[in-house]
Amino acid sequence: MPRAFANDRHDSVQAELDVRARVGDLPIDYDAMVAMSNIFRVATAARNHMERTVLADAQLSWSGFTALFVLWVWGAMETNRLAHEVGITRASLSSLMTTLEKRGLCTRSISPADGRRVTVGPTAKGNKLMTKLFPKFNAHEALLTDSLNSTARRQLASSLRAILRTIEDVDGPN
Amino acid sequence: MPRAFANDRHDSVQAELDVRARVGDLPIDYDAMVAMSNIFRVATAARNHMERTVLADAQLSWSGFTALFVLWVWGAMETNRLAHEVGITRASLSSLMTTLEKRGLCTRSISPADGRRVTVGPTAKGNKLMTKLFPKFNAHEALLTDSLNSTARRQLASSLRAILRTIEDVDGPN
DNA sequence: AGAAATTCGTTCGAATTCTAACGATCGCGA
DNA sequence: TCGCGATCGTTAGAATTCGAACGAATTTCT
Repeated sequence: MPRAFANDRHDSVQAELDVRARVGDLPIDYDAMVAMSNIFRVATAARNHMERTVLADAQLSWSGFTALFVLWVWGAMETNRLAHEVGITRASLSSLMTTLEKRGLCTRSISPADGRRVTVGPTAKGNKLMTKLFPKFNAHEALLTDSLNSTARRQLASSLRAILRTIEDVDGPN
Repeated sequence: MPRAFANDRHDSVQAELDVRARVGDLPIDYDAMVAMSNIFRVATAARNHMERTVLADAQLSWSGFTALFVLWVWGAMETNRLAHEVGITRASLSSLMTTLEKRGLCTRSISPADGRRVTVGPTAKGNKLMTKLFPKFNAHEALLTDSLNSTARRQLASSLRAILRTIEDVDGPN
């Protein structure tokens, strides 16, 4: 067994014991706690890392990068769907779009079929930026997952997808 | 093989193909991409879920809850370490502490040994709030990881810990 | 057909977070 | 001992995000 795994178990068990000492008799699901809190910790640390190493140079916020990436890969779509993909509210996307539009990275256009709907699309400049930026971003993704072999990475992704499906089930189509 | 896993593979492969179509000849690590992007997606969705279902009632921001939880479990500590645990900058923690202090949930005290350092601790009220709030939070953690068995949850946590160690290695003691 | 309810994107004000800069304090070397 | 650089928490200003409320457009119900 690699040393890393031993340390790993030590950290998790220690945290669990510390929480147990605090919680007392209340019923707590410790496996769920450790799994979820590690998701939050990794996501926060990785996002901070990406913002400082890759996104700062391009003057892009995290949401700005995410939105541009989604539009780059899947093309134009309605704001409602884009907001869901990015993980922000419609209100936040509205001001984000204003910012990106000012920089000439994407465009807004009202749907002919439904006057309430707005379709958002990337500009050539936006797509060009992502073509340059995403390989850098991905290089850091590879760096951060360096300690995991290919099987472990796929297993990780699979478990996360299962959680994601549960969340979207629970929260519904909102 | 459960149906969920088939869907899972379909989604991942589809996303990979879509990105491949965009990226062209550039060398991209797709396993790393899928693993990391799923971490970000799950963390964002789960955080939004927690903020709306558990934290909104308690009038606590995500960082406020995290800080209070850390102080609840591990007790008083210096602001520098707490900021690192929460994943925000010292400046952000400073204003967060002002907010929590106003609500009587934690306290600040200057270290006698070093006049620059400030130690932050939870109040009885802060600890009481967490004693009531964390079981609710954990119930939702259990709900969201419901589709994973105990082994999968531990394996997930272990892989995430490995990534976390790499990030802290790469980013250094900053 | 026409009124009522719903849905859409946007605006507004508040809260949170960041970077940069600041004064205060400490540790170290001349 | 006395500066000098380093480090600490805080402050100031800008950017991002959210919930609530709004007008416009569409759908639903009678």
